[in-house]
Order: sequence, then C-alpha cells, then structure tokens
Amino acid sequence: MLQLKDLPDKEIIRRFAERYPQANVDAVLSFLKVLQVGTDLSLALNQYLAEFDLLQGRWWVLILLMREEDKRATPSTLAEKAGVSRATMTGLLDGLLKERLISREHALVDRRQIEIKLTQAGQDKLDEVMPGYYERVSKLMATIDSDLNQQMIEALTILHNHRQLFFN
Amino acid sequence: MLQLKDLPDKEIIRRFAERYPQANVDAVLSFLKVLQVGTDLSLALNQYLAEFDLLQGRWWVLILLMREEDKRATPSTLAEKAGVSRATMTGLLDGLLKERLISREHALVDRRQIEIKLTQAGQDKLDEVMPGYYERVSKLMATIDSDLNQQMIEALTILHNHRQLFFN
DNA sequence: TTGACATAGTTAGCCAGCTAACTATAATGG
DNA sequence: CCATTATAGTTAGCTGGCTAACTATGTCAA
Repeated sequence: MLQLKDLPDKEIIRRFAERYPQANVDAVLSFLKVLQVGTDLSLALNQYLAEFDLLQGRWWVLILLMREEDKRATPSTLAEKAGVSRATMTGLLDGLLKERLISREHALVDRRQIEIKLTQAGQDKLDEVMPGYYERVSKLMATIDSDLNQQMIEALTILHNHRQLFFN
Repeated sequence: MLQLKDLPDKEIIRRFAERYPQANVDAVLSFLKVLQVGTDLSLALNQYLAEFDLLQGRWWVLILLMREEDKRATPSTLAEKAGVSRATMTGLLDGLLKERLISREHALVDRRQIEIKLTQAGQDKLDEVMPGYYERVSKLMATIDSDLNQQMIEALTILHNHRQLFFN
C-alpha cells in the first residue's frame, strides 16, 4: 500500500478533470485521504508492534485467540476472521509457534483440523503489547472531538458497505 | 495490511478493557474502522487497476509523471512523492519500462541522475484507466452526503497530522 | 586540490502477502 | 457402500514491499 505523501491539491485535480471530465474534485480528495490515513495508521501500528517482534498479522492472530472463551481456534476460522488466505495463516502460525506464543494440537472430532491455542507466553506477550497500544490509540483519537468521531465512523461505515461499487 | 473482516464489537472491547484499563472503547472502534476501510478501498483499487496490468505503485508513478509540466521527473523525487524507498522505485520503473510506458535518459546537468519521461504509450494507458477510476470514485463517494464528507475529511486530516503520537 | 561527506541509483537478499496444486479426511447421494 | 464432492491444512513458487551495501558522481572546506 502506498503512503501517498504527495496528495494532489484541488488545482491539480482540476487540471486532470479537463482531460477526464468524469473526475469529481471533492470525491477524489476524500477517497485519497481515506487511503492515505489508512496507510499512515497501518505503518504507525506496525512500527509500534515491531518493538515487540510482532507485525499486524501475527498480533491480530493473538488477539483473535484471546477473544475466544477457551483461547482456541482452528487455522481456517482464524484466516477467515483476519481476512488472509489459509496459506498465509499457515505462515503466520509457523512464526508464532517458533516463539512458542501458540501451540498446535490435532483436533479430536475432525482429524483434518488443527487446534491452535494461545499459550501463557502468548498471553504474556499480549499483556506487554496491549497497554501501550491502547494508550496510543486513546491519545491519537482524543485529538478528534466526540461528535466528529461519530460522524467519521458513520461515513466510513457507509463507504465500507458500498465498497463493491468499485467492482462493476 | 490486514483486511480485518471481523472487527470487535463493543462487548468484546469491553471485555478486553477489564484486563487492559487503558482501552477506550470508542477510540479503538474508530481506529480499527479507519484501518479497515483504508484496506477495503486499497484492495478495491488494486482490483480495478489489475484489469489494466497495473497496481497502485506503478499507476501512481504514471500519475505523478503526468502532473509534471514536461512529463519528466527523477527516480528520487518520484520515490519521495510516492512514499516508497528508492530501491522500490527502481523496481517499479523497471516494470514500467518493460511495457514502454516510460523512458529513461541520463540527465545532462547531473550525471548521477536519470530522467524518467512518460511516453505516449504511458499517456494512452492513463487515458484508458482514469475515466473508469474517476467514475468509480464518484459513484462510491456519492453515497455520503456532502456535509458528512467534509466532516470525514476534517477528522482524517486531524488524524494524519497527529499520527506521530503513535511513536512515543 | 584533495579528502571527507553527501546524493543518485542499483543490486542482493529478506519478508509477508498471494494463487495453484497437493494430501488427507469427511460428508453425501445414488 | 462407495464414488463424488467438499473441506482443512500445507507446500511451492510468485510478487512487491523493505534495508543494507555498493558504485558513481557531486560538493565543500582545509
């Protein structure tokens, strides 16, 4: 994902709109802004997680496991919830296993399945990472007042729900 | 970047907040929403560009070149504006050169520099891609009313400007 | 003028995504 | 009951990011 350090200003978009009359200046600006800020925050998050030898993928797996009552899940459901392929999940779990943050066991009911479980070391890792993560998120989001925040969420939710408009 | 198909609901975050009192439910929800929608739109854009054998990186280089009066730039400035390393830019330019969408010439003034120029084929490619891109962006953004759009941009701009709050 | 430092671009090698192809196991319907 | 189809997980090989190390050229100050 690009960082888009140099977003076009209205003037540049207007120049493009002369050649491409389909261009709507405000629409393009907001679209690019969403992409830009998404990348910003994603990079910032990765940078924080890297201090703990984690990246978004492996960190999110730990969180998904911690959400479960019994701290267990199968690779397939984890892949589905994280939005990555099962192949990628295999790789993420390999990494987590190497650091003993999770364990792998054959499931009893269905012998095709593997049960992934958050280990104590995995829980300890989260206990290290999460407080600083929540602090940073709180500090960052406190720069927007509560009403504006609600409106932003509303707008983003609408975009999320209509994202398939891009695929026609 | 993760797709975060399964965002936590307020109940889950509240459970986490019992263990991690730093957690602010609304802050976490907005933060993740920005990440999620950024990824959504990025994936959707890539999917559209892939129809034209482009991806965000190479597409953005073509746009940056088209913005220039003389359709020229050096790899360094392109890397800076696109927010990628110079090494990555070398790779992107290699790809574009192979399809003859740009040309490379040694600069006259400074013999370390290379001048990259948008070719006619490159301009033709943009003329193919951009109308559909602008149409899709317009259609998508039209789902948010204008006031809400302004508020979203305002909020995102504040977040962008404070992103370094994540690095302490 | 020349030694030290800075800058432009490339190369090599790493990493985390992906798809496609594979094995093993389970479910199902004729 | 067994042939077909579906599902779980892994492997191999591709891609586009990255950093670090390198070459070539330029700049500047003693």
